[in-house]
Amino acid sequence: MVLVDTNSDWKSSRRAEAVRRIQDTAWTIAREQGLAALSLREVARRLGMQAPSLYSYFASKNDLYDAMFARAASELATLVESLDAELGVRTETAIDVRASFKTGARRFAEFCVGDPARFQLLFQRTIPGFEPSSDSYAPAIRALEMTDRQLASMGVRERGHADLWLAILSGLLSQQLSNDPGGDRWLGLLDDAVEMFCDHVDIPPQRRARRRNG
Amino acid sequence: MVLVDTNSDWKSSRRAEAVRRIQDTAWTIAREQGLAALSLREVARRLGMQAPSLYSYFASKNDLYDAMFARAASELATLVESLDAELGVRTETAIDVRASFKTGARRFAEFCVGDPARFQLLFQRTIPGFEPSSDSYAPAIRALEMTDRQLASMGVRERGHADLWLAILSGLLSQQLSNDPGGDRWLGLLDDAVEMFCDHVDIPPQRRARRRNG
DNA sequence: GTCTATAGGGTGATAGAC
DNA sequence: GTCTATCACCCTATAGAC
Repeated sequence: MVLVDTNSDWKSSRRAEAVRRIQDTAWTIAREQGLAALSLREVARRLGMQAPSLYSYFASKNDLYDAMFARAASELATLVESLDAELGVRTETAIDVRASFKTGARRFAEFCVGDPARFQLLFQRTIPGFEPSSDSYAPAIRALEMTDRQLASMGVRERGHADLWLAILSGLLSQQLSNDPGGDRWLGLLDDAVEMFCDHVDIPPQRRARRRNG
Repeated sequence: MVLVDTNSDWKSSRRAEAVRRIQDTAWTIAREQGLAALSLREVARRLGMQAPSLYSYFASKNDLYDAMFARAASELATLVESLDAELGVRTETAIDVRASFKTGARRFAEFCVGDPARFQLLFQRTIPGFEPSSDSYAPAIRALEMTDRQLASMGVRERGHADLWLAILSGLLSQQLSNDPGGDRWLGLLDDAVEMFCDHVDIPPQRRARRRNG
């Protein structure tokens, strides 16, 4: 957790700037060498600092992970928000819900494949001893709730069905990243998965509105 | 990779016994503290040895991971073999294919939930610098091929469909292990997922045989 | 072959000078 | 805030006793 500087503005902004640069460097290393291969000494080295100086900004390595998680979760929330605006499927009269599903799946896939380290930090619990703080987790929860609302507006109202869809999506992406990084063996199944799921939850196939009390 | 002892039988069996005990201890630690938290010193400590002595049995820590992977992959192959025998769905005249799907899914889920560390080692690539050797990977490939054959005998003949099913399954289990360890929020969706998938690939719902050249 | 002893170069973390 | 010095731990490797 980053200590908040209550001093003058330029001072706190200098501090925020330093925090940001540390995080940027940490992400660069994580993407280059793997999330678990991150080391504080390497971060400090690239910034021209000594390792212990980092402890002025982060109380521990796990706190750095926590800040990285917070950023990743915020980026996820931003993605979901932009999808909300883009798809505009707030009402039940949306046209071609399946097309919206496919767009959402594709955007989410790009988000994950575009940064496997971020995917690992957000969706797999693989760093021993690290659990995101509730503060850092909050944007992830917000993103999940927004997604649930989006799914509900698209006709997926049972929690089990929403869970199933997100499991399918994350399963395809996990397989893609683990077994065929850079390829599209599983990415190419996204549209098929949408059709399968929409059939299952009775989302109509065509670009016709679905009446509420039909 | 474990060096093969070509000496007398009891000697090589003593060696094999030591190798086995080291592996057992390593698995215990991995299950207790996480796969990535494994340390050779801790292994040696629990066995009353000095850490360097482990290098008589494993050339490096990654070689120990490799042996652990080999065991996990063999256990997976054993599971798939037992499923093969149990389900007996070798021909196209199998009855109630969906029930076989559900049984297979449940067995696989038990396999994964019963040992999350094994799941992580087998299906998530999260240890920096570790790649299973081709020898250790072989049983995993065998298990995958057997699974493909089983799926084919159950009516799933396109690679994309087999990939999709395994992605669904692994996605549900990954979500279960990451977000609700010990619970059943995603495990409870397995049967529903089977129905969804079987509908999608036109596997008939009832216990009726499907003719080959119908 | 198997062990002990030891060393080199990493790691996260802390104490204290400035 | 930043540094130096230091600690305790880690993996890896080698030398040498038995």
